[in-house]
Parts: sequence; C-alpha cells; structure tokens
Amino acid sequence: MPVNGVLDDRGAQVLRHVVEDYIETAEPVGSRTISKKMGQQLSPATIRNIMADLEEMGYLVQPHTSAGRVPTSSGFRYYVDYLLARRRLARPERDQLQRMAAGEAGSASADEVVRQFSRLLSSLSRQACVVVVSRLSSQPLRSLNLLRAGVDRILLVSVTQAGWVEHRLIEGERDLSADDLVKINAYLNELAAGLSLPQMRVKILQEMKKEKARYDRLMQRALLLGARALDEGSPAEVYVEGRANILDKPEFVEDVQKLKRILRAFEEKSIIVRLLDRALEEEAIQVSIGTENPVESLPDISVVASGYRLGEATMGSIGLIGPVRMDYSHVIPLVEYSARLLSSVFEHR
DNA sequence: GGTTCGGCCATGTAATCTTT
DNA sequence: AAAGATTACATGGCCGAACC
Repeated sequence: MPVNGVLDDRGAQVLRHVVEDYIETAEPVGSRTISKKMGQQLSPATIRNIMADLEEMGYLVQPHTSAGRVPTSSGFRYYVDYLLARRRLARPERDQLQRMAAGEAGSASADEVVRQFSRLLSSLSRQACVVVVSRLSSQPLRSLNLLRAGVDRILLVSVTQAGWVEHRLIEGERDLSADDLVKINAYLNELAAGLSLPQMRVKILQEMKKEKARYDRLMQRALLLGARALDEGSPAEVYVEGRANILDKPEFVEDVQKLKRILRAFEEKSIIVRLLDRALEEEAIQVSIGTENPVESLPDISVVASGYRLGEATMGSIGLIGPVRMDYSHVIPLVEYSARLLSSVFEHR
C-alpha cells in the first residue's frame, strides 16, 4: 500500500465500501461486512490489513478497539474527489424541481421563489436546506419608494430588478409632507435607474455637491434622506428549511450537545452565511466536509452549496447542511441542478 | 440505583497456505 | 522464494442481564 495518500485499487474499493456502508447505517463498519460486500473476493482478515493501512493514512478511525471503522473527513474527501460515481439526478426529482421552477417563474415575490426551492430541496434530500441571498445591494434597482410610516418615521421600500424587496425605516423625519415625498420619490427614481444601492449612494453624494450650489432645499433634503437610508449595507437574507431533518440523523440524536450547537447555528444568520460563503465566490459547486467547513465549532456537519446568479452577478447561494455522513452522490447533483434552475428562473423574470 | 459478568463482535497477529 | 491471502486464536470493549 503506497503511503503518499494515493490508494491502489484495492484500498480504494475498500474505502468506497466503508464510506457507502457508513452513509447507509451510521454504524462503524467491520471487516466481515466489507468482505461480504465485495463478494468474498477477500477474506475479512485481508480486509482488516487494508483497513489498518487506511487508518494509518488517516482515512479511517476506530471509535474504540474492537469496533468497526468510521471514515474521517479526509476519508470522505477522498471518496468525493476520486471514488464517487457521478450519478445523474433521477428523472422524478428533476421533473419535480422543473415543475416547481416553472410554477414559480411568474411569482411576483423573489423570496417566495427561493423559499419554495429551499422547501423542495430539503424534502428531496432529507437534509436541512439553506438559501442565502446576499449582495442584495449589488443588484440593479427597479424602483425606490419613500412612504410615511408614522409621525416621525419614513419607510424606504426598494425593489430590485430580479424582484427582491427590501424595507428600511428612517427615524426622526417629521416635517416632510406627503406631497414632498412624492416629489422626492420621483427625483430619486430618476437617479436610481439601473443602479445598485451602493452605486446609487455614490451618485447621491455627487449630486449633493452640485445641489449645494443650486440651493434647492427639497432636493437637498431628498439626497440627505437617500444617503441616510443607504448608509449601512444591506444584510444578507437567510432562509432555512427542513431543520427537523437533522433530528432524524442518529449521530446527532445520540449526542445532544452536537444537536444543540447545530440548531443554534441555524438561528444565527452570520454563521449560516459563513458556511455558504465560499459558494458565493466560486462558480462550481462547493463541498465542505466536516472539519473543512469554515465554522470550527461545527466539525460534524458538511455543506454542499452552489452559487446562483443573475447574469454576471452572483445573487446568493443555495446549499444543504447535514451530517458528514451525507449521500454525496445524491446530494451533489441535486444542489447543482437546483442552483442552475434557480439562476434560470431569475434570468427569465 | 449502581456494579459485575458473560456473550458478542471486531480486532491484531502468528502460523499456514497460495500465487506468481 | 517472496509476497500476498487465509486461518485460527487471543484480546479488548460494548451491552444487556443478573445481581447486590
């Protein structure tokens, strides 16, 4: 058996069987099981030797002496990189996703679209599905609207061209009449045409200099308002569906501490964003296995995620979160396909 | 309720057999 | 003959049952 981390054919076959059996049963896998799976070509004792080598190379571990073996993160990594049979997505699943996409294509609200995707994906995969919509602010705007929302507060509603709606509340504005707001709206929308929020902010700051010279009180006011509203960057939206699927996983049910940490992470936007962050950068699907994922406190979960886009711009990422023991051959094509569909839904709005 | 015991399973290894 | 595979056996840890 070579020691540089590359496996010969037998080692690879054994590792593959161990990983697949473990994915199925969540139990440590013994040498006899593998021997049977391989049609008794090799005796359990021989398998044991091979498994001992695999353990030495860091692909397997033994929870305790005289237990079967469990794949490590790098064991899964090797499996995903070299041994995984790239399965095509099963017909019925593709149809289901496609039907849903077609149904949602006309939907008015973009976040309803991602929510539906998330729901379906979590039920097809039996994992928790997470969608992150980030960079809302990088999308070009369709419209901008200021509404009076109380004596001293104004609501800013912005709608992007893809159909995302965002609200912001501006406090402490009491002396603008409804009539003023209508004028300001018209003015800002004229400025906004086709720009994203940050671009618009820059534009507003430029305009402010000019307006100072012209001394138009209302326009000045409009710009100040716009600048205030756009001051802080927009936070990412996060949707989590299928949290309960985590409760079906024996490895988490047995360890309440792990379960708690994971469920808590689902409540924490920033953690989710961090988990799916890499998928935003890269075009290709990202698989983070166990300790590879960027959140150190969650070494027992894997993330399979892919970005989706609107034209050139990345809009967000969609991904599945589950135990390291995920059926990657199923989940990877699922996520890939969903991300592509999601992109095309937004493309055609 | 906590502890001990025996069955069970999987292991590692030495001795032995098979293949090349 | 050497390398590889198998057999046979002792060992270690888990788990449920019996016991205190």
